[in-house]
Amino acid sequence: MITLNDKTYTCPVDVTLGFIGGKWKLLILSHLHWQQQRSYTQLRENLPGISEKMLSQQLKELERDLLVTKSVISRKPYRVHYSLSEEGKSLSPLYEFMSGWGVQYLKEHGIDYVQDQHLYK
Amino acid sequence: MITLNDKTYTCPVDVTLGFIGGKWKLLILSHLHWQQQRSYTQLRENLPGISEKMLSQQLKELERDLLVTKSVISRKPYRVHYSLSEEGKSLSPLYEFMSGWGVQYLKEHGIDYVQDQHLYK
DNA sequence: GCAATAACTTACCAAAAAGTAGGGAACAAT
DNA sequence: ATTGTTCCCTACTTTTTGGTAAGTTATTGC
Repeated sequence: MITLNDKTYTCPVDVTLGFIGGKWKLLILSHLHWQQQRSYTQLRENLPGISEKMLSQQLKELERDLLVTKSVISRKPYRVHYSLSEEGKSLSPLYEFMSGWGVQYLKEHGIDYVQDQHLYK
Repeated sequence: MITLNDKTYTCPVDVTLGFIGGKWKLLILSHLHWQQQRSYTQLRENLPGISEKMLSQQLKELERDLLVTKSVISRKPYRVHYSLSEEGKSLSPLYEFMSGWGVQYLKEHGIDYVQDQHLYK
């Protein structure tokens, strides 16, 4: 058993899972991987079905875990953008592989998927 | 949106997640990746904390999704073993990467992890 | 001044995932 | 005959996760 931040993990895969587990984290991360940096609103619009609560909660956790960086790009009209940190970028092979595997799966099962059809703006 | 088996997915990453999401699936798959094939009991002993319910439930889903193959190796004393199917093996880069990333993370944070310390038999 | 927009937060509720505890068939070993 | 082992299944409960809806602050544009 591995202990880290008061939680126990069974193996290194489990440790990694601790950072990216759950319904939304990998989707947010991979979205940032393809789109570089996005505002809160852009993220919400491009993650169909996510609620504001989930988005801010997950972003907060990703920030805490240093996978995502939040930059305040303007103070007077308060505007931010989110992007992958170096740590977040170190998971890039994962985003690439999981996307590729998904695309391949869809192809092999005759479901047509147009690149970026999930981007709404 | 992508529709597949009555569920909807937001992007290819989400599709992949549909197969390996949850607390146990990646742990089971990566265990099978490193150990080739295991009996039900061996799996249970090497996935600390898993309940029998979870193990059989997840194995069943992995079988249904064709990521894992169950072979009856003996009928008279009923013995089986589980192993990765070709489809399951096609996810190998994932097991390798996630394990490597976890090990690296632990190393960088001064937590010592001995290779295979999670194997109990 | 008033509606609109960005970037959130909060309280509350529902659903899904996981855990607990037990049972049970089939054989093997003593 | 009794105990142990493998390989599960089922009902029930708890925990975790996620969803809904509303509210908040600040600012821009008309």
